[in-house]
Amino acid sequence: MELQLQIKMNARLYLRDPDSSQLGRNIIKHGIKLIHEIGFEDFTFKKLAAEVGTTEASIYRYFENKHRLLTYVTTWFWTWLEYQLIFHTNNLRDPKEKIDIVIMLLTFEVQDKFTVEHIDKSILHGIVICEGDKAYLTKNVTEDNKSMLFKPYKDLCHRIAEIFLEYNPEFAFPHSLASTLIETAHRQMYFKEHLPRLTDFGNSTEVRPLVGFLQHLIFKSLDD
Amino acid sequence: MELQLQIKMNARLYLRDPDSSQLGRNIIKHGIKLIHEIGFEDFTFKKLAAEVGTTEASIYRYFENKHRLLTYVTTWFWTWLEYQLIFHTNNLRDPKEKIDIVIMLLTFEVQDKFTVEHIDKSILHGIVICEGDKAYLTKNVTEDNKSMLFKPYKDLCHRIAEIFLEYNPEFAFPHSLASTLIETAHRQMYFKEHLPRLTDFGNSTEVRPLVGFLQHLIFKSLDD
DNA sequence: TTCAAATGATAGTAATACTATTCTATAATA
DNA sequence: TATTATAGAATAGTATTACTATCATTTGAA
Repeated sequence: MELQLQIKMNARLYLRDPDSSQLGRNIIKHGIKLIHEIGFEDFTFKKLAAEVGTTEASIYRYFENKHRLLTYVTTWFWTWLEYQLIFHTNNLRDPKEKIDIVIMLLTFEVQDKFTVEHIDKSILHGIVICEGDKAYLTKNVTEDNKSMLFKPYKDLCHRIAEIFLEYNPEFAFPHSLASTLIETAHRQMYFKEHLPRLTDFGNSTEVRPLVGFLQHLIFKSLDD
Repeated sequence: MELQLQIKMNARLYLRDPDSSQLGRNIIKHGIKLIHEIGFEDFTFKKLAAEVGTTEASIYRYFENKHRLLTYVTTWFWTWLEYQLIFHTNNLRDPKEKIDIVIMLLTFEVQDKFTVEHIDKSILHGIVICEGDKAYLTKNVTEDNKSMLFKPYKDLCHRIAEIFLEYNPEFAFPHSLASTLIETAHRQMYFKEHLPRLTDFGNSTEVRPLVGFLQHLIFKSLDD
């Protein structure tokens, strides 16, 4: 089973809705691809225009600048991840099982139930790991936050926090543990790939040890 | 008591050793100040030259580019933190106490024992929190890592990992837990300040709740 | 004193990060 | 069908960034 999915994004993320035209969808599609290939620092709208087969000026009609495009795609990812979480925990009672689902989702070990033709989610996941933090690690955080640009991230975090509270209603740090889980999952994957001495996962391609570490971290913390 | 401190840095971090001249030390001093004020994205060598009262070209004689300068100052910070850790745990037997010291150091709750006249460590700490990850979140990680630019970070991580093993010799993820602790301490401080809904610390200026969270996280994880 | 190295002063280039204008195709509407 | 609004293409242009190069001047070590 596959569900067609269209995610409605905060209008402040763009000047013109990229989901409303073929060009817009191409900008997203090739944008994700190009950021992944050359990294966010070397990524420019001029290079993207060449990939898409359009002009720089046309891309600027969709996004104010490349940072907004990055925020758009990472935010899209968080929204999609929350959908996945809702879907996969829908019929579950046991909060332990739900937490396991969260960890599997964050380590990308779950079969995707939603299809979006122009977005390659596994490449997007790579971007979130390598570049995602740059969306909020800027001098514009406060302003962007006021424009609700990070709401999907916070919503996801809050949903995970609520699952933690289901598991242990006395737990004092549900949101911090949730944001720590999300960040740690991604950072440890990055370290495993690029700075493996900062982990204990060797250089196998297995994600199993990471899953083990995250489960240990979360359940030990919650089991008061 | 205060100890004069001079940290010898990896020569690949610079073109000319900034510690060897007044101009070099000024570049570091005002560089830290300026990155903190305007953020790494808006920071340029031209602006820095104006602050220092020198020319762009002179700064380029010390550092290849602004990213190298960022790596220099963050790496300096990791080295300094490891010195602090060695100093403050020197006479301790109990690994639990050592871990508490690690957490206090990461949350900047420890009196500094080393003096470096041209480096404001509390501003530098701010940079490490906001911009530090950008030093390794680039397409050059692998190459920079081969040049040993991240060795001080890894050394610190390894030292913390060894303390964890003292505390619990059976523990399976000492390095991952150490890197998670370092990253989490900084990220939660950032969230507390800019995206407080991702934490449970309210908006007080207290670091106490963060210390509590980190202690909980680490000791629960280590107490098998 | 001399001589090498560090710095200053100045200039210049290619790329980046945009903005503006004009034209054309096309899709909606009257 | 004619009208008109809009998206996008084509082109040009500007200020800033991220450098590199050259040459003159200062200064500190031998």
